[in-house]
Amino acid sequence: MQVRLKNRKQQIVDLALELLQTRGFENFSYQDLARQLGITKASIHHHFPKKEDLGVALCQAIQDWHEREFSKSRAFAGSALEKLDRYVRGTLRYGGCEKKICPLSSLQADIASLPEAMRPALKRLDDHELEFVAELLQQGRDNGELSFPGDVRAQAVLVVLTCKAALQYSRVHGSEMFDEAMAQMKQLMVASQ
Amino acid sequence: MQVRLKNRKQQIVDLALELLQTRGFENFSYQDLARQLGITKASIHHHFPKKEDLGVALCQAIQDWHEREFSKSRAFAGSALEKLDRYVRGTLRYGGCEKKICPLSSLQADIASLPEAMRPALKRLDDHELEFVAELLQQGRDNGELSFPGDVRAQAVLVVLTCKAALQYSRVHGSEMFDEAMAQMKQLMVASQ
DNA sequence: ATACTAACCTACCTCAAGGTCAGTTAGCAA
DNA sequence: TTGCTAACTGACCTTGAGGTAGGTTAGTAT
Repeated sequence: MQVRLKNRKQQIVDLALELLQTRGFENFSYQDLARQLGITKASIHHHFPKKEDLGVALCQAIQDWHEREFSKSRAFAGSALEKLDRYVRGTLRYGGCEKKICPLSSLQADIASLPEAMRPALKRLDDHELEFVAELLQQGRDNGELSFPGDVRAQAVLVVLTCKAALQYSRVHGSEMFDEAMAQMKQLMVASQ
Repeated sequence: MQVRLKNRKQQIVDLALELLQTRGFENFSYQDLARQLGITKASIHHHFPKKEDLGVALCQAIQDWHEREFSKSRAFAGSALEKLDRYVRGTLRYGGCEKKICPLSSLQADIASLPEAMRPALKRLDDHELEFVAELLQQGRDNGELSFPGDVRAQAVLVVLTCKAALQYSRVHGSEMFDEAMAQMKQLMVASQ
């Protein structure tokens, strides 16, 4: 008995995003999606003719999500440190599941086999995220919460890299590693200079 | 005309390592190896019956390489900062090619689809590397070259994470990002406290 | 010269991937 | 009710993946 949904597209993207975070873009198939949604492979091809199309939709979904999260954070009345914490816990840690990494990291790892259309999108998303974190750090340094040497942008790179890699590592070594890394990074940004 | 080599096994491992760093374990095939070596797929199966066997051999090769590099570094008469630089440039940057990432990062990214036998090996390798970097940092802090707050181990985690993620990012954003991140990390470890 | 071993090949198998196509079926607007 | 559109299905295709079986050929030890 077939059930028609008008939000199937969204459903597919949501599931695909999860599989992207746990297995990587090249390591989940239309069959996987179809099975878990209880529909046919061909039905997914109806919504996303090529896998590349699904990939582009995934990038769009990530961007929407970034924009939502970032503007929520900007609206949030709190210190820069609190905002940074929210970024780390909420934006990067995702569902809290140990098995998921940042979708952008996942795409980066597969970059060599990725459809052409997804690469510029990936770069844009990375830059967008970096810009946001740089903004937070600038705020924090301006009002004295944070102190670190050098360029704000360079420090933002460091923070983002740490978050991403920490997620990857914690999948293998347990979540304590994530906490350890983030705590140390925070200490460096408060104690330095 | 077939040419027999007794070091074919090593040749295969070398090439596989390169493909691991550029494309990931699940994204290169026996066919790829065979083509580039000018032999048959079946011939590779002769040396490594299952891909899992090749994977285990890869882990072993990485370990051998670590041991070589680390003991070279320990023997090297220089400051801790110089040793750290050598680690960053030599041990992590590999062939200097922008397209290669750390093989351990690559394996981590594919962890969900990785053959069972490779996972404990991967964890061991990560730990081994962390231990080595912690040793360097301890030295540096002891003799006053470095100063950073908190636990040495935690700082080692931070350094390693930064290196790995910087390599991944620089594949998408260019090698300046790698340099930027490493410079900032160095600044933090010299300036802090 | 003989016999053994290991490197290698051709030819094949199975399976799952991405993808296509020609329908069927449900919902909705005129 | 008619007719259009969009969701969905089953049946199929091609390609390339990992893997196997059996044979050939080169090198080596006796």
